Order: sequence, then structure tokens, then C-alpha cells
Amino acid sequence: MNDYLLKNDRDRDCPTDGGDRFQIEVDNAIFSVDLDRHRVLVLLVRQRNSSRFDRWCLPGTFVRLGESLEAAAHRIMSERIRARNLYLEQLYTFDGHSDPLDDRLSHQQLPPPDDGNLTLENPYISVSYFALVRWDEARIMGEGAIGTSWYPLNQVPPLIANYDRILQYGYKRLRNKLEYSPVAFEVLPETFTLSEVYQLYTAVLGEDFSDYSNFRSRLLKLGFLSDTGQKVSRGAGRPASLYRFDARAFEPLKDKPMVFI
Amino acid sequence: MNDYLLKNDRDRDCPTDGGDRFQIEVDNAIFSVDLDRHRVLVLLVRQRNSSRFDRWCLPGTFVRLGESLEAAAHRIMSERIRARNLYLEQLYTFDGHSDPLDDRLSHQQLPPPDDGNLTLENPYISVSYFALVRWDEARIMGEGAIGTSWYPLNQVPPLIANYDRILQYGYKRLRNKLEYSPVAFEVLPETFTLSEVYQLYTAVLGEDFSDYSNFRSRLLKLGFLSDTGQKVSRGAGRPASLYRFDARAFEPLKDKPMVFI
DNA sequence: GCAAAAGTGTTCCGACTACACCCATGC
DNA sequence: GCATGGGTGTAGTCGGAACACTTTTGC
Repeated sequence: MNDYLLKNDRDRDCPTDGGDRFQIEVDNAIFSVDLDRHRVLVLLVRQRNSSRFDRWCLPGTFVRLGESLEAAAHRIMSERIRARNLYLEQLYTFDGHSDPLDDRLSHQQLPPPDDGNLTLENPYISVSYFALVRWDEARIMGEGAIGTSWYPLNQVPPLIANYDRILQYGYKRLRNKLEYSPVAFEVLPETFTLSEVYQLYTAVLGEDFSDYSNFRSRLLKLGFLSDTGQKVSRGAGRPASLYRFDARAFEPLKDKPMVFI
Repeated sequence: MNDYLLKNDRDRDCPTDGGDRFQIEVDNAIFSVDLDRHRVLVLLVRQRNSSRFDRWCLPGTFVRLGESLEAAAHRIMSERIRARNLYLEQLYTFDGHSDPLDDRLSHQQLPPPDDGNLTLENPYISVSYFALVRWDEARIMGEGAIGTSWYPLNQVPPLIANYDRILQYGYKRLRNKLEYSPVAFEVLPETFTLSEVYQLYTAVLGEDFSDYSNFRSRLLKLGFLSDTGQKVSRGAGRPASLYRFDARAFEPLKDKPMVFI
């Protein structure tokens, strides 16, 4: 077939060269939490094609030569939104021989578009990344990001085939991250009230994941939140203390298993 | 540069075609546990090249057209060992512009080999998989697997650059999997003693992770180990009961967070 | 005063730790 | 008997769940 067969038979050692070549797609599951409206949002991109039906997918791009995977993931972010404070990590690598177009065709009975060398058998590899951004900074860039919008997680429109898997996996990661890592503080403002932390957690994990007062004391007992002394009043009720995440105090706990719920 | 720029600017939607192409390597971190000698082993492959120094790497291969990532990972397994009972899952996708050859060159001051189109800038993507196999079945295949051998984790020789990262990550995953999933029972014999389970855990997690009697009662309380009624005597001492993993009893617990230590 | 939100304290209970102790076998 | 490994039981302790209660604000 190709010369990798010869190569493999001759050497039987670490692969060096001779494999088939693939396009590598990076797709981001980008989440944000709107505390005021108490909901989780995901960034979607409209697929515009020759048909009249709009379908949606996660923002993605092809990896370029000389570009790292993470760099490609960052590039996706910066092309869509203007977020400075974000958390980004690799999610999973999906493969699939069902091309995105596969889905389009099967649903709409259209002839294949004349995209040149694109075929239904065109294999693809999607390295997906998980991102969480501050909602204040989650504004979509005007120019060049047409057809990009935030969707509440419970109102996500039908996605092109493989993006559903990525979104499911990403949401699962989001919940796990909240429970086992301090990722929440990367995406909260510099100073925040404990109630805001609680709002973030309930928006993602549901109302009944924990009692507020227990959540509160557990969080404080961990010892990496420092009281700024400042108070802030949000409408009626007693003013809340503003806290700050203390990275130095967290340092020794970094590699310990910890439950944040 | 390439036509993906045009494509991106024109459409700003889901990627369809036009990216650069990459060779995709799949590399497996394959572990096994020798209960008798009480140690964890990893499968390494010797890199044979033009120099006189042997370096080692993890068994890997290039993904072929029409082959899924997981299929490639399985192919690596079947080319090296004859294991029927194994656990396999994706680990992480590494990228790197330091080609394996990069390392060889920098250490040994050799001129680049004439491998044709292979350059130091040759980018590569390595999708790594984590595997755990039964030690009884972990015998290396004779023909075609020359230069393949098991190494105890604490005696691993220097690996070619990027394989170290994969091995580290794989070992971390192994420990996590033992603690939070019943993966141990996929790799133990059909029936086993509780002491064997404990041996497996201590070999991986260290001697002091838990007291045997507490480990024992915690494990039994979970309720998915059924006593076969059979006893087995290993030398001196009271004979041990043989247990069996009860998949039906475990089913309802599958998605619950659980600690197995 | 009253509602609303923040913050504190207290009781109950299950789970994990650290042992001590009993049981069955080989020699 | 006695060493060896398997198996059981228990007292102490820690931490989370549930919930009552207090504090401080707006109106």
C-alpha cells in the first residue's frame, strides 16, 4: 500500500516516518456562567452552507504547520471573543469517519457539494479543548465572528454530528472541574462574595448539590480564601464580605485530592 | 499561505477542508502488575538506529487511512503481546516540534540520517493510550516483536524525549484509575483472593496507602464482589476465599463517584 | 417592623483509622 | 506448638448533612 508497511516490517521500532497524513481539527467547548440569569452558556458557531437550514457546531479550526495544538485552541478563542481571563485544557481526541457533511447530507437529501477533494470517507481527527471564561469578558467580537453566539445549555440547537459528543464530554468535564479543582476562581472576578461562588456552583451542578451554609464553611476551612475586609451590598439583605483567592495559600494543596462541593 | 486562509475568511464557520496535513502517531503506555514480584511493569521498545547507542520508547505506530485511533492502539497491542484481557483508554494528545530524531541528534552528535523528507521541523501529533494487561497474558510475542521488553517502573532506562511525558502521565492515570474505578478487576484472574487485590493495590500505590483489614471491609461493603465459596491455599496460613467480580451488582454504581482504596 | 440575604452554631450520624483479636493451615 | 497469612470486631475520631438561629441591611 504505502511505504510504512515496508518501514514497519524492516525496523519494528519507534515510528519515524511513513504514515498517512491527516488534517487535524481543534474544536473548543467554551463555557461561561451567567450568574445573574443563573445559567451555563456554551459558544456555538453557525454552519452556513448551500442549504437553507442552519446547523450549529462548536468553534473550531484546522491546525497549521508549526502551530501547537494549544496554540490553535487559543487562536480559536481570540478569533471569537475578547476574553483575557480564561481556563483552557485539552479534553479528548475524537476521530470519526462520519464527516460533518455526512450528517448534512443524510438529513437533507442534497447531492454532495462540489468541495473538491472532500468526500464522505474523508477521515478527520478532532482534538477538543475545554474552556471556561468570565461572563463579563465573554462578549463576542463583532468583526469576523458573524454567526457566533452563546446558547444556554438547556437550549442548545441540534449540532452537527460529532460536536454533540464533544459538548457532552465538555460539560461533564466542567462539572468535574468544579468539584475537584479551584477552576471557579479563575473565572470569578478578582474579589467576590461567597454567595457568588455558590451561585456559580449551583448554576453548573444544580440547586441541590449542597446546602449554602455547609458549602460556605467547607470552602472557608480549606484556607485559601482571604477576607478583604470590604463589604458589598447587593440590594436588600446584609452586605456580603468580599473574598480573594490566595494563590500562595493554595500552593501546598495543589496536588492533593480535594472536594470543593 | 494555503487556501485555508481564504476559506476561513470567506466562511467563518465550521472547518470543512483546507488544513495542513500531519502524521498521527499513536503511542501506548502499557502497564502490567506482577503480583509475585510485587512490581509494576511497562512495555518498552528499543529504538534501533544507525548509532551504537540503544534508546527506548513506548510502542507506537502511525495511524493509517481509514483506521480509527482506538483501532491503531489495539493494533499496537496485538503486534507486541498476546493479551486477551486488557483495559485500554485514551490518555492525552501530545504535540511537539522536537522530533524523536531531534533527541538522538543532540545526544550523539551524528549527522541527520538520510530518511528522505524527515526533518527536525517535522511536526508530529501523538495520541497516547493507556493500557493495563494481565501479567499472565503479558508474554511478548516472539516473531515481529524483537526489541520489546517489560521494564519495572523503577528501572526504566532513558526514553527518547517525548515518551517520558507519556509514561509519567500514564502512571498517574494508572494510580487514579485504581483509586476511582474498578479497573483492577479487569486485569485480575476470573476468581481471586482479596489479598491478591490488596497486593495489586500496594504494588501500584505503595505499601502505606491503607491497612489490609480496612481495605478488605471497604471493598466488601461496596457489594460487587461475590464469594465463590471456593478456598485456595497459598503456602502456609489459612486458605483464602476466592471472589468474583459481579458486573450486575456493579452496574448501578457505575456512574457514582467511588473510592476504592 | 418586616423581608431578605449573610453568616454562625449545634446536633446527629455515618465512615474511616487504628488497632486488637480470632481462625485455619503447613511444618 | 508455632509461624504465617486470612478474616472479624471494636473504640475513637473526624467530617459532612441538616437545620435552627443570629446579624445586618433595604424598605
